[in-house]
This record gives sequence, C-alpha cells and structure tokens, in this order.
Amino acid sequence: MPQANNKEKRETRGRQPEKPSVNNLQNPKGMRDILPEEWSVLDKIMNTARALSEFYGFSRIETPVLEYADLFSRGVGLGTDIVEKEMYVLTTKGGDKLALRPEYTAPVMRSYIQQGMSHLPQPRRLWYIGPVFRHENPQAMRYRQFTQFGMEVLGNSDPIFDAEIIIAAYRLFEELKIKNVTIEVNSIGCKTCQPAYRKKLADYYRKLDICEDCKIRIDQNPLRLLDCKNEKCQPYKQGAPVILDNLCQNCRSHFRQVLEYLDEAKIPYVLNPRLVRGLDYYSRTVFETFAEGESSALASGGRYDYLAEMIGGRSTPAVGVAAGIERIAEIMKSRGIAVQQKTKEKVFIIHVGDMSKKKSLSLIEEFRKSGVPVLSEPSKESLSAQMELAAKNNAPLALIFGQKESYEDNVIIRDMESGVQEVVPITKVVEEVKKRLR
RNA sequence: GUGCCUAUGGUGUAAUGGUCAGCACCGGGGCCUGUGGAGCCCCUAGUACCGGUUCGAAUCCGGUUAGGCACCCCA
Repeated sequence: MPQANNKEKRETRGRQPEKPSVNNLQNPKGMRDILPEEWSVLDKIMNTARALSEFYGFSRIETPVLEYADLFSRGVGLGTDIVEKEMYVLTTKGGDKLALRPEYTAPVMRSYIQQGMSHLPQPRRLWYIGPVFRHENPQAMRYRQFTQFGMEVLGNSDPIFDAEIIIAAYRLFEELKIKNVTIEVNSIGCKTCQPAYRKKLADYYRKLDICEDCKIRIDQNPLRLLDCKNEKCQPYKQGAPVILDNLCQNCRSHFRQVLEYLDEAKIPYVLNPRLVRGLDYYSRTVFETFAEGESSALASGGRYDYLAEMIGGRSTPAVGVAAGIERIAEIMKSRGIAVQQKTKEKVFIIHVGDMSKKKSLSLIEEFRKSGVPVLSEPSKESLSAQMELAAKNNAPLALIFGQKESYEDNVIIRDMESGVQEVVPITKVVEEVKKRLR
C-alpha cells in the first residue's frame, strides 16, 4: 500500500506547522560549509603558510572579526568598492557602527599603533590567517566569507622589504607546487608624484570618447582608467601617459631597488605599468600574482606608507601581501596537485557481546595512553560487520575481543593481510601490537 | 548592484500537463553473536520555498532562496 503510505506521510507533515521550512536550512549566499574532504587541501595550504611565515621571521597576529567601521572607511578608503558596497556593517545596541572585517591590513595597522608596537625593534614582521567578509555576488573562486592569509612588514621603508614580501609570496606558491605563477609589479608613486600623474592621466582621457564607467573614474579614481576592460577604451591605453615615466626621484630609486632585489633573488616578475590597486592606502610598490589561465589574483599587495596616518596614527611605513586560501585551494584542485593524506593506519578493536563491549572501553583507553591509534565501532554488534569495517579502514591488525576472550582475559590479534591469528593475554596485548606495527 | 543559465532522496539521474515520481550509488538492517571489501533480501529518503494557471503541475507562469557564469570589483 504505498499510496496510503505516501498520503499518510504528507498529511502528517502538513499537520506539523512548527517544522521549519527548508529555506531556514540553507546557507546564506556566498557562505559555505567546509566539509571534511576539503580540509586536507586547506590544511596543507595553511600549514605551509604558517611554516613559511615563521621561517621568514614573521609572528602571528589575530585581530577581532569586528572592527569599528570607520577604521575601514578611513583606511581602505571611502571611494572604494570594498567599503562603499561590500562591507557588512552592523549597529550595536549602544549605537556603535561595527563592520565585519573586509581585509586584514587596516586592523593589523590599528593593532600595531594601539599596542605600541613601534616601541619594539623595527621592523615588525606579522602574519595572519582568518576569515574576512565582503558582500558581493559570488562566482567562481569568490565568496562572501573567505580566508585570507597575509604577511606585513611594519615600521621600515627600505625597498628590500617590498622585495622580501614578494619573495615570500612567490615561495608560498613554490612550496605548494603551483607552477606558472606570474608576478606583476608596478609602482604607483607617492604623495609627491602621484597627484601630478593623476591629473596628467585625467587630462589625457578627458579629451577622448570614453565609456560611461570611465567618465566616473576620471574624477573618482583616474588610475583605474588604465585597466578599463571596455572595448571602447582599449585603443586609448597605448597613448596614455605611463606612471613609471612620471615617478619622482625617490620613488624611481625605490622601485629600481625593489626590482634589483627581485633580480638578485631570481624571482621572475613582469612589469605592468597599468597595474593599480583598489584600496586607497597603497603607495609605491604594488603587485599581483596570477596562476596561468586564471583571471583573478591569487595574492596581491604592496606598500602602504600612508595607512597609519589615514587611520589616525603616527606615520609608519609598511608593506604587505594577502592571499586567498580558497582560491589557492581551487587552483591546486583543478591542477590535480595531490595532497597526501597522512592518516595513520589504525588498529581495529572488535567486541562481541555486552561484557566485551564494556571491557573494550578500557582496552581502547590503554592503547590511547600508549600512543597507539585504535579504531572501534561500538554500534556494530556482529563480528562480521566489524571485520568488514576493519577491512574498509585498512586496519593492519584487528583485535578480536569476544565473549570467550573477555572471560579468559585474552585478545586475538589478527593480521588483516595474512589472516594469521594469535591469542595473547590482555596484559601483553599493547606490547604485542606495538611489536607488530613496527 | 546589473544581466544570463540552473534547481527531482545525501550523491548521480529518469519521468508527451494525466496511474502510486522510476533507477543506481551511499547509508541502515538482515542472511551471519565467532571472522573480510563480494552476493542476495529488506528499509530509509526527494520534486528548494511561496503563490498562480489547470479537472489535473516535477513539468507552464510569477516571486523568493540558493548555486553557476559574466559585468563591476577583488583574494
């Protein structure tokens, strides 16, 4: 009577209005669950990032997920999309405006200033990893909550640190075996030379028949004119003034040194005079790294000598890089870069009957204490079902602890490969198992 | 924020607007309280949500939500 069954079910369901609708069981847009299978790649990336950071002398920092919203308005910039369109802002009961951090650099700088890190030996090398939030439309390799890893060198303006940051980023991809990563670098100048260049650029474009977006860019952020993708604007790029030709003496020399250091370290890079960044705090060196065939950046960063002042601190030169963990994971997956799962083989303990089930608990504890990883499945009662699980889990040994054994204080050690079994006293079993695992 | 595409058990899929939404995998149980990944049998579970058209909707229409792609921007 399947019909009756179905009807019954439907009616039953209809009578339970308290049951939440499926919509309530859905994730918010752009946010996702990270299931066990994915963690092997993510762990690999995170562990590599951590080891690399520590090796290069960086110390870990973590800041709150929430910050006062104006930290980002002032630091990242009011005119930027990140602040204007993509920030999650909430108002507390007390009326404070807090924001889910859309990036780490401003919070790290805030912490540097607030915690008096300028009184420690300079520069400070800090690294971080954690979730950041941007309210934008999700698409490939783009989430509303994602994980950023980054490194910052604060408190020194020497160009060697610009290079150090780029080198470290490059090494991360090297260690993760991601090949064909290109690094694009550029210098966007400083307070002295950038305004003049902006004006020059704006003047050049003002005379041309440009797309609607660019008409806005002219006043808002003329540097962005350079990477407009509208077909209409493409031909103009050729004749546009190049920023590298318009740098002041200091910026020119700074950039030259950065490149020399990169050459010295044999880091392959590409000069991209049209590379600009979307965040206000950047000055001088900017860079982005791309995996071959991908349009979105894997890691990017640059120097941000004005950020400290922008958020209300004393002038502090700094340079840093940020990378998106999920994007790196996607690249690794799509390129089939294997991450070996080093799950240790575990000895499987099998019980039969209530007495042995109960007593197997202390047996399991004994193994844990002596550092031998064991596995068991108390919910399975039949011996064959447990044998099956032992086999599925690739257990090298199965320990059969049945009724008979539990009375006689023995355990059967079964070699799963050969099928050879041996009865040993329970007091010796840990020792015997250790001997066989070697 | 804009535009296009998509949505059937946990997964992958089937169903000219018309019987009870079918199949496979996964999962659970059994054959099998004393020995292995197989086999056989049984079970669990679904038309994303809300509404409309219709005698009748998984199927057509509208909205919502989520996913994908592109723009914008970015990690």
